[in-house]
Amino acid sequence: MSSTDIKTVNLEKGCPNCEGTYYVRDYKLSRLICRGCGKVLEKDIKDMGPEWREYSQEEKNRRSRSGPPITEVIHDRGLSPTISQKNRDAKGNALSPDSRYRMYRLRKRNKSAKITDQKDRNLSTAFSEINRMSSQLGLPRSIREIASRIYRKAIEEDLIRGHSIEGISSAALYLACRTTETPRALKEIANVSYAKKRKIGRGYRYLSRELGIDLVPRNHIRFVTRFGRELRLSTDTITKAIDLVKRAREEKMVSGKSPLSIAAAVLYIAARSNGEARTQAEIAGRTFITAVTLRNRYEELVEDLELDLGS
DNA sequence: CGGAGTAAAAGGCACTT
DNA sequence: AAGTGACTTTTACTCCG
Repeated sequence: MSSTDIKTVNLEKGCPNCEGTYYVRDYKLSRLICRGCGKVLEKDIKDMGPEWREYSQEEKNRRSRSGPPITEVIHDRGLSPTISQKNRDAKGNALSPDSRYRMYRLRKRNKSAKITDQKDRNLSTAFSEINRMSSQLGLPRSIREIASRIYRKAIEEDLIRGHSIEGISSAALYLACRTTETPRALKEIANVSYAKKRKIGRGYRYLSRELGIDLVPRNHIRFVTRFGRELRLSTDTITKAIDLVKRAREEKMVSGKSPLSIAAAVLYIAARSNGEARTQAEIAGRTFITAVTLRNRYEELVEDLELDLGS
């Protein structure tokens, strides 16, 4: 599936199902899909206005032949040419010792031109870290690019001084998840980062403050759908869990509580009352919280929403 | 083992000095 | 920038069926 078939877009109005605002346009199937809950929101998106058009085959070819895509992920945006390490000419023949030496000089010069100063070195380290962590977490390219953009901006604003590259790149990655409403726990990032969770936590707040990046409150429902799927719960159970979240929100029971623990609690209740019970340890592990917190949250919900678990 | 509960420590947040 | 206080979460442990 090529990148022109799938595009992540941010629309003004939220998804009626989960309230998310980020959607995926799948041009191959001509559908608009909510990224939060997977609901198909529009069937025939070819009618969706001028921001999208179908490229002719010719245009597609031209675009794909014009070199590597310009991305944020490579520190020089992929524009500087590289010189092959192999001592071969274009036909694959070995080079004479004379031209070998010339190639050596050329490589050396190209290299030093590529990474000119500390700033670029810093950027390429950070970007490779962002890439590494994203791969381990299975985060899409779009998020890596947003994270890289945030990091680049942080360097330009001179915010890195006194902070570790590790901490800030992890923080940028977490921020990218937050701004795209991708449900990830800070702990997950910390698990694949060389930086400590606490540093990442401080780092992302620091960046959002200094760069003026708005932190919208996390949507519990996104976590419910994600964890629900990972726990292999039926769609019916997940829907029940989402209803519980909505009720809890109406009763003002969620503010100040981690969306992770709310998600864990409603999933536990819904699963149990639907005969798909999961153990507290299983849910707690999946949702990156402890069983104690899960108990506290779910008991509170059962009490305040007057639920009956029937056992 | 799964669930319930507890005390103490740690962490995050709003607010002040 | 450090301090305070109310609050949530974690840690570590015990007890029960």
